[in-house]
Amino acid sequence: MAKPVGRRGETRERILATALDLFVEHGVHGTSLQQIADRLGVAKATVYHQFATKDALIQALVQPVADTLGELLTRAEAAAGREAQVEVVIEGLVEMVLARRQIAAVMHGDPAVEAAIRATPELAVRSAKVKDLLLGPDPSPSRRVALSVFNAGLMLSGTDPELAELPEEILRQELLGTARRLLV
Amino acid sequence: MAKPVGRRGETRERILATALDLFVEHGVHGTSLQQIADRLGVAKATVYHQFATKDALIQALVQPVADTLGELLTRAEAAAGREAQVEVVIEGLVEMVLARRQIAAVMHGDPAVEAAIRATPELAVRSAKVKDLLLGPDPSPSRRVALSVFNAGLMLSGTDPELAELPEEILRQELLGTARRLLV
DNA sequence: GTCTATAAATTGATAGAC
DNA sequence: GTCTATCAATTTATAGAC
Repeated sequence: MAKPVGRRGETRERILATALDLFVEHGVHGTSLQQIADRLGVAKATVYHQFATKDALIQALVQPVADTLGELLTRAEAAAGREAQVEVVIEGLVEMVLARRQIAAVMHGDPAVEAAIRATPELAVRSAKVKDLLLGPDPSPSRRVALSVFNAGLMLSGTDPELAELPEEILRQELLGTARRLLV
Repeated sequence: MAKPVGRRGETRERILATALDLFVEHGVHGTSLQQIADRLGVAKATVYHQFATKDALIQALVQPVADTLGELLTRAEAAAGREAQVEVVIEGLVEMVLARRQIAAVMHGDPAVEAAIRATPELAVRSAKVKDLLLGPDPSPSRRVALSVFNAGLMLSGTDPELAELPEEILRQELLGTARRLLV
């Protein structure tokens, strides 16, 4: 414990943040590790020192979402009655998108990230559980479509330039309102 | 007019269809012209014989959407009153997504296609007009958010595996219903 | 931990034979 | 109109000096 920990993982975090910016702009396949290194002002080998492969970098990006979904499901399962559970999930998802707008966007839109998710059973399973919980037992076509539209819309709304100027609190309330109009 | 026209542009159409399949699966940047040629069983140079560049191929894919939006706007502008105009646009968009599910999906989710759209003023302008028409004059934050969610959700719903088994007519009615719940 | 240099494969794109 | 062969550039990834 002799070393100062103030900078522990600082480079790692900067790489993740820069990579995420570029992934949102150009997609994962459209972003090379060279571009990430260039924007950060380091050598490509420095990026590889922190992440063994490009896939490992993507995995590191989606990990927090897996954690968040895990906590969310724990809270939902503790809630009494399906109505309360749905409410917990909706609020948790909106909160997650607000806190991690860019990750949410690439997670839903980028085929490379979707492949990484399929390769992360933890995340894939939790996503499926969240969807099933919102879908409910024996869902009607109406609810299936509403959930599909809401899910995609929610995940991408956080990075929609049209909404960039809205204060976070307004966006939160309106996303919750939209969710309830569609899912409650 | 001596030549039979039965096969006119047949190869071209097959290339476009195969490319679109792959773009949906792996994204545009994640799909090489070699992969397209391989799946089609032709040489890469054959693809280049039909499309000078990868960009030209993308342009050819989004062109029908630009046409559809053009017709849509003409019909909307002919409608009397804003309410009727909104109705025309909603119905037209739903119809477009149903008819061109894959194109709609890559158009909204893929950064490479979005770049191509920005480079096609015709399409960019029409998309903006459609959005503005749905947004209406002096839109509230509530409507901004609802439109953002609906727009992303609609464009991606056509390729959502969760909805793959729904008959087209059911999907049409439910998408229209979702649109009206959010935008009317 | 960061760098330079490099390897091996793949990319978009072109030339030219048939 | 389709092919083989090839190009220059770029990709992911590694080796090894400092």
